[in-house]
Amino acid sequence: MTTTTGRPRTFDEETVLDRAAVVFWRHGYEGASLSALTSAMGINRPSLYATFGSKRELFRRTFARYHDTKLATARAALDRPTAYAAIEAFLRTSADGLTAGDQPPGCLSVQGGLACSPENAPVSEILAAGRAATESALEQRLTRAASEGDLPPGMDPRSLARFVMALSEGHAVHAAAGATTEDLQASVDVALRALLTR
Amino acid sequence: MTTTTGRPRTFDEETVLDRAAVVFWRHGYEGASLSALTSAMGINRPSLYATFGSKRELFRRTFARYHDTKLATARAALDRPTAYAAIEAFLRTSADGLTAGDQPPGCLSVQGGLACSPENAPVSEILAAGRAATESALEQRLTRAASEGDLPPGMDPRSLARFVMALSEGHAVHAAAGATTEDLQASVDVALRALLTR
DNA sequence: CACCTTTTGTACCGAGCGGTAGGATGGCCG
DNA sequence: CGGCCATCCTACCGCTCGGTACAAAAGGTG
Repeated sequence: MTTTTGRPRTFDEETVLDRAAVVFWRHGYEGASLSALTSAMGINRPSLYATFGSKRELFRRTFARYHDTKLATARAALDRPTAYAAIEAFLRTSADGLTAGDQPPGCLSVQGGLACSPENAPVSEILAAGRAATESALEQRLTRAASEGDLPPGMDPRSLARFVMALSEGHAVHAAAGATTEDLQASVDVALRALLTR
Repeated sequence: MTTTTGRPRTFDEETVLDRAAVVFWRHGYEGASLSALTSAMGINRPSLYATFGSKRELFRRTFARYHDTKLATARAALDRPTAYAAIEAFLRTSADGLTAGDQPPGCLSVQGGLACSPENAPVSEILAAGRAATESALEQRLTRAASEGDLPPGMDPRSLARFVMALSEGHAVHAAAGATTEDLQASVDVALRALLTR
């Protein structure tokens, strides 16, 4: 894929994807115009199309990278030894990420486009699939915990995973509207009580 | 405001607002084109502009009506005698409303437009203000509960209100992606454990 | 240094957007 | 029944959208 002849590129693909992420993140898929994207990415339109093919494909690539990098720390939280520790780490690192000062507030998976015009429905589906993958990872971890006797009796791993994921998505909505880290962590405190019930 | 002379209107304002709500709800503010709106509302463009002034103002009116009618049952849940009953009713009726078959899945307050292009930022603010009002009503109810000794010791009413609201918003995100009532109610089951902790 | 290949920049395309002008329409009132 | 006047409808406005044609530019290769 990397050619040796011809005029060399003046930009790095992953760098411009990260810059595109900021625009999609802040304005959503439909709210992110090509002018805003190319301006933020520092490349011009034909370069964008030669490299990524279309706005939709650019978004797919952008979101894939976001999912693999920015969301990795939240997924890493699942490696904690107990279910409680895993959930706490998941919710706390998520809350921090949603309000990190060096990036837009909220989460690209949620802000990217919950609702789209009919012709952009695939965009919503891409995002929903990403969220579902995270929830599925949570569920797997909690199913293991259940088999290890590491969950309160009567607690369904699937429902618990959905609960944790839903709360995190709700925090994303709050963060987009200006909630602070402390606001979200206080909500996490309340949530964690659910796991202490015997 | 209601004139007696001239050709009478062939539509009812509230009826067409309800029809507009469906379009905004399903496609978001920016994804809802005027063609889709007028077609669903059963009126034509100049009638829309003569009545509502602009797309933005139409949305404001639509959302106000949605907030006053559809969200009223959730707010009514707060009248229950205990904090636990109020929260349970709030979350359960919300979950039902998010997945009611006779309307689009999810919640207009969330799907309407979390992220917009810069010139439509006011739309996001309208929605955020609506959600904040609901959270504030929750907080007031829970503050009363705290003063009545009706909350577990050490439970902060404000944090609890934020937790409940965030969970409900997360359920809206899930519903938009196709979650069923049962899916959401199972998540509510988990959440309610948080309130039983002593 | 001339060639080949790929990228870059400018300038443009048709389509759809939100919004509007102006004449045809049709119930009320004198 | 004739004039009034707000509403309805067709057709259109300027603008921005996502996407592209084409030629100038810039490295590697003989």
